[in-house]
Amino acid sequence: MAATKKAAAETDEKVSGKVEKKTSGKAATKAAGKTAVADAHAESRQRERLDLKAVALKWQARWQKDAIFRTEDPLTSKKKTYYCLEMFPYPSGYLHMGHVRNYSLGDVYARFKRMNGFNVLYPMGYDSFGLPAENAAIKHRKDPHEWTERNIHGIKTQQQLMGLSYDWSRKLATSHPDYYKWNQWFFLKLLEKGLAYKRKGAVNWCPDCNTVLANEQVVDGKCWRHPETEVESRDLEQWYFKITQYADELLADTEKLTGWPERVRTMQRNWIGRSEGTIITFKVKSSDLTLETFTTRPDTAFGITYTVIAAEHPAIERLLEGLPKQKREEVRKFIKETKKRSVIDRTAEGKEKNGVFLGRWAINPLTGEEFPLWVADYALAEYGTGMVMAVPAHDQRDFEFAKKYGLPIKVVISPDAYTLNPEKMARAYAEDGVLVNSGEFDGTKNQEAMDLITAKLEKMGAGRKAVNYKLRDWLVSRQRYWGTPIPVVYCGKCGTVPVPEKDLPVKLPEGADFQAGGNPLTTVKGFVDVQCPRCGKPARRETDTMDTFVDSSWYFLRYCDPHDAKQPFDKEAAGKFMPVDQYIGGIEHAVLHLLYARFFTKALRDLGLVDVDEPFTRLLTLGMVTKDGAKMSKSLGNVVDPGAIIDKYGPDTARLFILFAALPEKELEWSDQGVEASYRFLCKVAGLLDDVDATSGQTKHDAYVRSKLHTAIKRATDEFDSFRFSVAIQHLMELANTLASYKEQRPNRALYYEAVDALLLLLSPVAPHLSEELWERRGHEGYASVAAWPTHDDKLIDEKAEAAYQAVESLKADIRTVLALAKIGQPKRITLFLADGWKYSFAGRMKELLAETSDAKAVIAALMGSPLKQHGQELMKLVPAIMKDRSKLPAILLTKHEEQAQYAAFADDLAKEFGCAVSIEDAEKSAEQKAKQSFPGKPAILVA
RNA sequence: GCGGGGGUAGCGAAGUGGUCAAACGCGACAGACUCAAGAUCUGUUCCCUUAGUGGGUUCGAGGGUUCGAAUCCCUUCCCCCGCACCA
Repeated sequence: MAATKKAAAETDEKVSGKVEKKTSGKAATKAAGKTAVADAHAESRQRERLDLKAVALKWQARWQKDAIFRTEDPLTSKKKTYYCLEMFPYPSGYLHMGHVRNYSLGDVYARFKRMNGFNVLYPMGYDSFGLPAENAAIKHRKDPHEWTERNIHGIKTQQQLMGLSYDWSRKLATSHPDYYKWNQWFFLKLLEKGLAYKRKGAVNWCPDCNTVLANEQVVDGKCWRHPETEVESRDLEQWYFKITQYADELLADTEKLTGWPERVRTMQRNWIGRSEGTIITFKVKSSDLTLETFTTRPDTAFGITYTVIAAEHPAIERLLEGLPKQKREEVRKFIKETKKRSVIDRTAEGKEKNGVFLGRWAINPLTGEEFPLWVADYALAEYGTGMVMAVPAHDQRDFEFAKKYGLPIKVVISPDAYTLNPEKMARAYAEDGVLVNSGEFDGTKNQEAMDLITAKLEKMGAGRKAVNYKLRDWLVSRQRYWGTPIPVVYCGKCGTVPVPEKDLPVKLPEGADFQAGGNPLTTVKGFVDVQCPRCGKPARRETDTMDTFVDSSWYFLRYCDPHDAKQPFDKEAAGKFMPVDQYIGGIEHAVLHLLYARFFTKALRDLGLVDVDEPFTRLLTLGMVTKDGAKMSKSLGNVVDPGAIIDKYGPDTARLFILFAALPEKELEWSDQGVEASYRFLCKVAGLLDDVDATSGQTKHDAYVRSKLHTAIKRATDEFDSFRFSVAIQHLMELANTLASYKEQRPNRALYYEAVDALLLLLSPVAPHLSEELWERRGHEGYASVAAWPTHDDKLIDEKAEAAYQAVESLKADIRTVLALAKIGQPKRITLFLADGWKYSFAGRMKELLAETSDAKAVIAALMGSPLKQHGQELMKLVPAIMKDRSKLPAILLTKHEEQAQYAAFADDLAKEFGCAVSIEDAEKSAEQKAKQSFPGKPAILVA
């Protein structure tokens, strides 16, 4: 911090009042040798450059000194609040372009909202627990605390250098005890509510992380942190959060998230994976065991010819009881081999399905038929009941399996057009049809049979309607050190005992042995060995820590009240800010963080801690930053270091380029020329403040410039508001270009500077430092960054003035009128013969007509949505009215058009209206000739 | 297979019924300045024509609706992303 201030002070002097170009030292280089000349040229180029980095440092220091970006207390501020938030970073120690993009976007919006009178909450913090710190600890034998703090400092320094307008007083870091204490507190609350629980089961294990993973953290069977590492399956006792309890609400509320990208909503829906169906209960023959299966196709239940259960199904051992030893071993061998195979191997599409007969039979409650039970690798223990009823005639997977093992195929749904022959079927018939071989349901349409059969099963006590989800409970425990300790103690007598609230936080101990392998926390004796909070006897502390996604599931609430020592956050303060109005981050969190945070918000709501159902109203997912068509990555060597760009061009240039190059959601291709162009634009804006030869009188361009100014304000404001910054910047460029040429034409002084000032403010969110600098040079008090946003006046937007700017007004107006006329008759061409021998020709295009007066627009309005034929007559009357005040035309020539018989009547109208000659000709050439002959030296109009 | 998003001038990228041959930027070309290069400024940049506020053909392809389509509808091709042996 101090270092930044000092640097700013040093540069302050360098900068002040010297933003404009300096002349090159050409003369000095003349006598020098070749290399020296080149050097000198390079140097002079350098000296010509605007030093935008120095400008930035100067203003960053001032902003900080005056704390102008401090959020007002929401309980006393009269302003409306606006909560703008970027996904907080993991402090890996350096900023990459993706960060720069993310923060630039958020900062522009925060600044825009602030200038528009909102009390903006725009905070920054660090998601500072996690494996990289621990790995660094192992590698460098350093404490993860130290590594993390150093990185936070590093990344914060870079963020400040970008000029981001965070309220730094709200900074938080999840690895600080005053933060993670509340993770523990929430854990206890969820435990009380039954929303946190511990159970044993098959879990994903990453051998690289040496810890378990949540389902969401397994991508294509690999660890999300280690894309090379296949996840293993292990049977372990772990802590879970009961996110499935909210599955329905999480799914239903995706409908409310209209401010989210469609694909994120879809991804969440897919992930939750709700499907409606029926659970059917089967009795196992010669046993008192029953088995349940979930199906979405109860209509095919009469066609069951076998079932398969997953290798991990808990009932298998009991099913094997009493079977011949040989059979038992055969099945166990199959199960063992299946479990050994990797997740990928087992779940890849198109894999051949394998199975083994279990030696048992079950009974179809609907038919009384017996069918064999199989164990198969295509049944997933994690989905449904872990058992699939197989109807090979109507399910492709079952069909393939049945064919492979010679199991029977029974058709129960018949297509309308033909009959299925089970012997000859090449594939399953999965479409709709009518039930056959289904007892009392024969002849029923299968869609209708679904409910009927479910009802029958229900009546028999052999089934029920059910909803099934793909979503699993969130596995939150991790066998790692650098995370929030789970606040639980295991006592031989009392069992699992929560740590009392008064003993929170359970702090991460120092002195863990990171070289030992396994969870370093287990090596800290004083941490593990505790007294039972309940009975006082020696007990063992839980050494698992929480998934870092717990940290990020509520940090947006902590920002609302970041220093509260008594509670995670003040409900009233949170109520003022929440939900987050605009959230910005990467698409990679489409299900992970965004789903967890939604769950957490709902759970906290049910704990009475917040009043909102959803945490994020609008979500913006960033596109990637690429270079040479590929994502920037170290391995490809196409990484552009933001620090280097900022050093060379200043933060404003970096921000401008990255905002201008693409719309936020789109991929952004890095371009060095684009950066140069952005820099040039900023220089151009600075140049507007150079000396101007202005007048106090009016100029002929004033109306045009004023109109341009107000158009730019209007459009840019709209575009900023709707997060289309690149388009907003285009409008600023247009305005700057207009002003640059206006400046050369002895502009009206007041108007010129009015426009320049507005431009500076409009530019301020994008290039805040330069705007401040120029704002100051213009002699304004106060900061541009917090000045009021410019407003436009529709009355001053004069498109005609804008259009007339480059034309000879009177002639043009007449020509346009003619065009309007011409349009009515749908001619191909209109030619205007002028008295001086000039001839103008036009295509009859509606755009020209629209360029006409507001009356012409009324004509179009009347025309819209209706066939011309019907309105032709009406239009014939309207158009002359428009022309009423036009200069008298001596003659109008019309050429005949097959489909335009109404020309004759029209011609008469025109003749009366304008008191001029109108003649209708067959062909263009003859018309032209006739015009010259009949009206020598006079203007005429030819409509062809 | 299911679901989502796209295909616009040499490139990036706006434009979702009418001032659209299509903003803005890059690149390219020409001119000014310069001994020259760079930087800067001006103009041009789909094709033809040009004295032009001219003509022609465009917005993946084909068809349709409309007075009018890059924009709406249908068909089709291609690309990207997510999920996927989910019973």
